[in-house]
Amino acid sequence: MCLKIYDALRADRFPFKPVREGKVGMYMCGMTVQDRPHVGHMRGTVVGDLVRRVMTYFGYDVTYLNNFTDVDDKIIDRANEEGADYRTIAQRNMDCYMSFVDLLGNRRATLYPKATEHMVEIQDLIACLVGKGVAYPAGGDVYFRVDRYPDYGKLSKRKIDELRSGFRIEVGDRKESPLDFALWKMAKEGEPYWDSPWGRGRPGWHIECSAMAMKYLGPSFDIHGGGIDLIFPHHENEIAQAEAATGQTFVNYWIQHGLLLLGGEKMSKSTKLFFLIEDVCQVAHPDTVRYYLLSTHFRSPIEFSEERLAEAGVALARLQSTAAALCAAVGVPPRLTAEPFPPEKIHDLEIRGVMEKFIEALQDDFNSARAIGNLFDLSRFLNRHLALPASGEKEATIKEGQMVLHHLADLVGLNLLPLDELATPPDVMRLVEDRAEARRSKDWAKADLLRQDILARGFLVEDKSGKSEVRPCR
RNA sequence: GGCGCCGUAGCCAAGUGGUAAGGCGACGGUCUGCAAAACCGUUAUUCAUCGGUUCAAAUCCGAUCGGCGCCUCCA
Repeated sequence: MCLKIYDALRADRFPFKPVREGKVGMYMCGMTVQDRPHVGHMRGTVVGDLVRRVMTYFGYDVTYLNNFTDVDDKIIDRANEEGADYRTIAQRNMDCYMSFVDLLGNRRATLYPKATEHMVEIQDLIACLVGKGVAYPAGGDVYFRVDRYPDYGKLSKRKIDELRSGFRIEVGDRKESPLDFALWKMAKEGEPYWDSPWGRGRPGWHIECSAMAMKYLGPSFDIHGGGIDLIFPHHENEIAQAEAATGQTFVNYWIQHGLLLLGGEKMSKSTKLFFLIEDVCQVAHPDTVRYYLLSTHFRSPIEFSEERLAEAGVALARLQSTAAALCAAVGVPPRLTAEPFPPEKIHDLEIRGVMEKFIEALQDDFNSARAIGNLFDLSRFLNRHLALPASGEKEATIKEGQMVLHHLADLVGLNLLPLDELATPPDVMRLVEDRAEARRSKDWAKADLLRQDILARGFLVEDKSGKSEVRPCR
């Protein structure tokens, strides 16, 4: 079986064929940094990371870009509200975003290009479009002439004529046609600006993505992602800008991810219906948030709720608990190597079966939900083995299973080893010791009271054969 | 109105032609001083509804009902 990806433009699944043998160029539309990231933004991040990890696993040399739009009307508005420089706002939010990229277990992208650092490329692209007559300056602005690009609407499945009927001509608009969109916007008094052949101004919203993607990935590259709400107009306009300039196919696979919903409605900044990722991470461990985001196929919408999040936490804990038991039995697993190993090398057929199914799921349009389901089968299999009487064979199977479990979890960026486990505080340790003493003297009432105390401090005592174990409860 | 997506168990969620993964919850059992964790078992004769195609449909086609997204703020 080969890697198949659903391409929104062709509206079907196709075997993946890279533009350049052995290499993958991918671009994920990041956020406009007028505010701190919410869960929806992080879904894009996690999806991008998933795709990148899977492509890397299959041996591709991946160049992965996740951009920041760091100058736009909303950022400027925000800066004015706060009486701060727009750069201060942008930087603050970018820093915040990056801290959650790390916290949620994402590998860093190859590059996080910013619009403000690519004014040359942006202006070159605009100049090219103006030169071809596909764009025109108008009173300090520059617009894309949609009528001159016949393929307009091919991604969002819209017809230019139908679009036109739905548009109103705004008063004072400098556009020739209401469908035309801005490539360059003239700076108003007090706004940040860059000098350009068309006067002082800043880029329109869509142009920076076309310019930056093409700068680093070439005129034609493999994968472009973003929220499904970006299909129109953002991605549609990106295609128009890029293809009108180069005459080449801009992107081969368009992968838009589903949105987070809140009470059945889109989580969005404009409606004030959203949860900041920093708030979510207050009520759920970042590992849980990642698990939650990966446990639904990336193209489906996800209803966000604390209940769902809590369920995800319990499910993940099941996997972590197996990982911990494995550690206790055969020690910490060997460090993961970058070199993937083929399932054929796995001796135990059941473990091998899990691995094959897991990988198959990821090959099938990055189906992390289906892949993760297999982890529970492996978990049950290993828990069962753990209870078996000691033998060389048992140990070998367990070690193999442990390696596979961590290997597969890592493939989707899930860490099952609580390496940063909180040290149990001294006061809790004292209670645990008191309780052990009470249990030795069979004072069960006292032991149960102490367990309550310990629980009240956020720790769970479990009596295993011989000794009691403490762990923080999540 | 146009375009696109979706409707699977109490809840969440895979499955896009070969006879319903997985998780949460619930119930029963094993283990335990009791718990917890773990393990074993039960929990959808059926996939919004109605028709059609097919040897075979949750999967394909049509209609209906319901939900969501986009139609220049959007991840």
